[in-house]
Amino acid sequence: VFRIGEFSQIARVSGRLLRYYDSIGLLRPQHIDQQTGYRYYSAGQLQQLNRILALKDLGLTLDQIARMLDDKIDVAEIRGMLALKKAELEQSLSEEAARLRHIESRLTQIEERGNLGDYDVVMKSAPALPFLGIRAVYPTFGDAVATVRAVATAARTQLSAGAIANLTVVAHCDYVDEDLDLEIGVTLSRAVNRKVRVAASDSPGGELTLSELPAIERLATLVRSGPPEEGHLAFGKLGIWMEANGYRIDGRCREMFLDLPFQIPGQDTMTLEIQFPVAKAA
Amino acid sequence: VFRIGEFSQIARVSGRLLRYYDSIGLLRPQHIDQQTGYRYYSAGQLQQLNRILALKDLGLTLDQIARMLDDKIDVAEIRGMLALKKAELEQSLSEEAARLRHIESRLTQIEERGNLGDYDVVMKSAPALPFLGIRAVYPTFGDAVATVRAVATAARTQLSAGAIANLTVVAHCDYVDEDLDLEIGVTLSRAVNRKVRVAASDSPGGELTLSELPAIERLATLVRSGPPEEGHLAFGKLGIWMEANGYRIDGRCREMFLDLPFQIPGQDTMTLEIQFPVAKAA
DNA sequence: TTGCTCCTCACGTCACGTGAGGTGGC
DNA sequence: TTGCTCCTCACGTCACGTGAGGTGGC
Repeated sequence: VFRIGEFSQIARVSGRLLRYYDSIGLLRPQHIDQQTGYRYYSAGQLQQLNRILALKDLGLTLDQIARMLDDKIDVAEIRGMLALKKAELEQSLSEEAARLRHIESRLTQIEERGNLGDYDVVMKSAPALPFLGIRAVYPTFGDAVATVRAVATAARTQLSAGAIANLTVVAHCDYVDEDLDLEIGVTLSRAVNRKVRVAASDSPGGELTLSELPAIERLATLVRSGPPEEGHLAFGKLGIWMEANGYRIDGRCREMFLDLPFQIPGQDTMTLEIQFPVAKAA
Repeated sequence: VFRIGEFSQIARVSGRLLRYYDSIGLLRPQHIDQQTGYRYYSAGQLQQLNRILALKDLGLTLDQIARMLDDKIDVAEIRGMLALKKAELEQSLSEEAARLRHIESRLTQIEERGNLGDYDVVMKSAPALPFLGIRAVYPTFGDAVATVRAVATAARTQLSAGAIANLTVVAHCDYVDEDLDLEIGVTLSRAVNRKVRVAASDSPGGELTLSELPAIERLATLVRSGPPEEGHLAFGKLGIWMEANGYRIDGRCREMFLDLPFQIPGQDTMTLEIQFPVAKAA
């Protein structure tokens, strides 16, 4: 029979750990002196402790271990807990591997460019949102920008400020230079019944119609600010990131303007979030 | 410019997180209303937040992130921090993989035997200890047991109780049935100068000599209790464990008796810890 | 006035490590 | 008597989540 100091030396654990396990009822000493409060452990308890340590080493919590050491537990439940833990481990292993790839791509980026870069790609999910927009094919990039400007103006003048969430452009085509098939409109914080008309001299005008922007689970996003024509830089960055981190594009790109653009005449700098639905590459 | 609620929706993070980052100075809102305490964030701050989230995703702590976002940091230090984190990740990846192997071997064990088993193997390290012992070749297993008994008696009668730590047997041969080359003695909690003599009729007697049991970094250990002749069961268990978990034997085995054995005549049950120095298998 | 959003505490988490301050045993 | 070992609080950890209780703005 050992005092806590000897026992902790034999077992190579701290006395604090033994007192803690006592306090939570995980490993009670064989005997406690009522006078002094001294804890006494038997040689056989080293086996109990070793079982605890072995299970802890598998990554189980002390609660789970206590459950597994309970006399009334049956084997099927033990097997179930281990199988669950195994699944968690496999999950976390693949996440760690992804993290490692991310960090490696950051490191090569630093080697090549000498800094952390201008933009950061972040994975998010997006909920479904009511969307008031208009879809059309725009001959040139400039035509599309003109309509963005017109929609921004229409939304600002014809909708109450509280109703608008964000000006958003949804691509229905790949990234091309002409004949762009786009949906341009605003997401709403709440549904509205007002009809909103867009007037524009040199681009398709008409009426915005209400639909829904679908929810998306896995979105690679990136925020950029600058003039409209610098968009391709950010797209390039996103492409590099996806390749380095094992994703592929899996849906239509969206651009969400965080500032309502073109509010100050002559200044066309804007901040927007580019969103790409992605899936794991094969 | 956004209130915390809108900003948190755009960024897909909780308001609490934003308040927390404000409180630790990691991401201060662009403006705080002195009257109401309301926090206001700019569109550009989404980029700062995204950088933070991207770095957090790499597994860096918020302290490290704050350091990396500091203006006064140079690129070499950033690279150093990432390289360090990369090394940590690789380390933890291999540990998780080991955990996964462990848990798989547990699961197959449950399939085969229907329970968690009798013994648990635990990895430890051992410090160097003063050792008072005698080395000899014993024709049979029984001869060795007789000397263990004699050494136990000699230690109990000729040494003060406080000086003895554990009765220990060190193997200098593989696990064989005859001509066992063993060192039998006691580890000491403090050095002693007394000469200790072993008297035994049917086994090598003589004088115990003082030496040092070397420290060992990686020890696979297992505690068993039972009669001496059941040792091979535990050895078999250890062998299976090592194979399943990717270790090989890397040194001489030791057995440490936790109870001084043979104290009660006729009862030869004992609790001992088997210790195998191991290394990762190739 | 009624919701809605925002605010500031403050506790809880998980498995102990690390003192602080005090007492029994040789 | 002097060390040594043991004891019981109690705070700190890390990055927030989750109420509690109260206030500004439309």
